[in-house]
Amino acid sequence: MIDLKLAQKQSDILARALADRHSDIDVEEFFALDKRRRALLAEVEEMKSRRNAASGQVAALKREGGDIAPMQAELGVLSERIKTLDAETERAKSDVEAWLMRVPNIPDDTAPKGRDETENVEARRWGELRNFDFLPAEHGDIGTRLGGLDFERASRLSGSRFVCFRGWAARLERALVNFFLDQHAANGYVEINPPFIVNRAAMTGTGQLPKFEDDLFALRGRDQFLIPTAEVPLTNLYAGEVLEEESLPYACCAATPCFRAEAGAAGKDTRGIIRMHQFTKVEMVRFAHPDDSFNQLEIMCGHACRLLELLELPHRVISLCTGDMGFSSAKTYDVEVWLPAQKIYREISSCSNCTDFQARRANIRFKPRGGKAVFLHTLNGSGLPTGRAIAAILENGQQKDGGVRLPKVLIPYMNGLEFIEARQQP
RNA sequence: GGAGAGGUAGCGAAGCGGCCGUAACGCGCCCGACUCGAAAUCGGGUUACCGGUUAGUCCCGGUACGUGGGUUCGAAUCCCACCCUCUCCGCCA
Repeated sequence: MIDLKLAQKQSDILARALADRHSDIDVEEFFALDKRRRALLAEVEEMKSRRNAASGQVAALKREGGDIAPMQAELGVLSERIKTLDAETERAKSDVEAWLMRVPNIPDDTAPKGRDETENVEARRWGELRNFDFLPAEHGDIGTRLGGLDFERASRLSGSRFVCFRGWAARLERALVNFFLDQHAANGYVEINPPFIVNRAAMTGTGQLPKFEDDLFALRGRDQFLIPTAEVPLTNLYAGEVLEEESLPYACCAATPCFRAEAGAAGKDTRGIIRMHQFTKVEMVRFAHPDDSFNQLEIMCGHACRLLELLELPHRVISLCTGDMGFSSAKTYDVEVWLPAQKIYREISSCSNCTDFQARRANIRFKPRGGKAVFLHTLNGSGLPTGRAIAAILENGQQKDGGVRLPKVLIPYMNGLEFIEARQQP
């Protein structure tokens, strides 16, 4: 949520931000709603002030044994009017609130301006693209042929967009999780194992709700949801709290399953394991001082890229333009890994600085030395999802004979296994 | 799932229809006195948010006792629902 005061007093900034995002939200609508709210508030507060004063007089009168009946009758009428007006004020207040909740975060000045993904800006590239002397296969085919990926049985079990990892592939996923977590631990992230089911307040805190309820799996009969990313439990872990300034920057990470309904993605990425209803991801979350958060974004994005370097996977970093950024983000880097079969760079990590947008919703603050508590800045980034990492490893490491060479850094995590042999049985 | 207890300032806790929410009392924290300095002691201070106003963190008003409703002229206090915590029982990895 953006700052109410910013909307009131610096509406030019807000209007420009909405224009940059190519949003159709109208700032004029806010002024009308907020004006009405303030007018009603002033009126009802004045009436309450009268009631409070009169109430004291009733108490005094009663103590002295006087007749309070006439005042009672008069105040009864006033109280009725207050009740009505109060309800109306409450509605006006939630109208303003609802408007603010629909507004996306203000993009940072360093985020490139643009309408959609075609206007994103490449920041840097890493790695040599391998020359294949054969036609590289798609990861879904490789994984299926080698017995590691079982789409058929998984869909029989659960439906489309589910996969079952088997044998070496299951082991590879576990290896990646451990490798990622070990790297993060070395970089100072606290490892967390959070709940995978969270309530509505948590989903609202990070911005999934109220706008994107269709994208979530909801539990029947309960106001709880399966997490679409560990960003939700990790960021909301400190909801409502005031942290010490010394504890910033704070960094934590978690490996969790992620559940996404993928509504509106019908027919998109139907081959392979790029877009599943359930996947495993290691997520990085950082809490930062407002003066330091964009620096922290560079650091965190660097951590994501470093993982790909260690996995010997060519990739590039894209700075998302204002029209393509997520709802809660002020600046986002997407890291894209090279998939040689389709000959495209494919998103494997998204690192965002959400500034105080989530902190305000989730009420996460820190106390500067001798000052009042203020909202801190939250950041999150994938580091990394195992499914897309496996896809990249299979496609980039595939051999002419149909086997796959694994990245060196994973060998200890694979119990010494260097190759997945073409004829290997899982 | 059943029974009981509870949720009030940073923490502990009192209040159980108006004289108590700028919230008793204790701890903590801040300032001061004493001291070479410190401890101990003594004195004073210490909630947040919203609206109006302003040069202003001053002032005026409002709101908040887990959350949401209700009763009442008036609710922390009475009633209802829900959430959470603790204890015991049941069940269970």
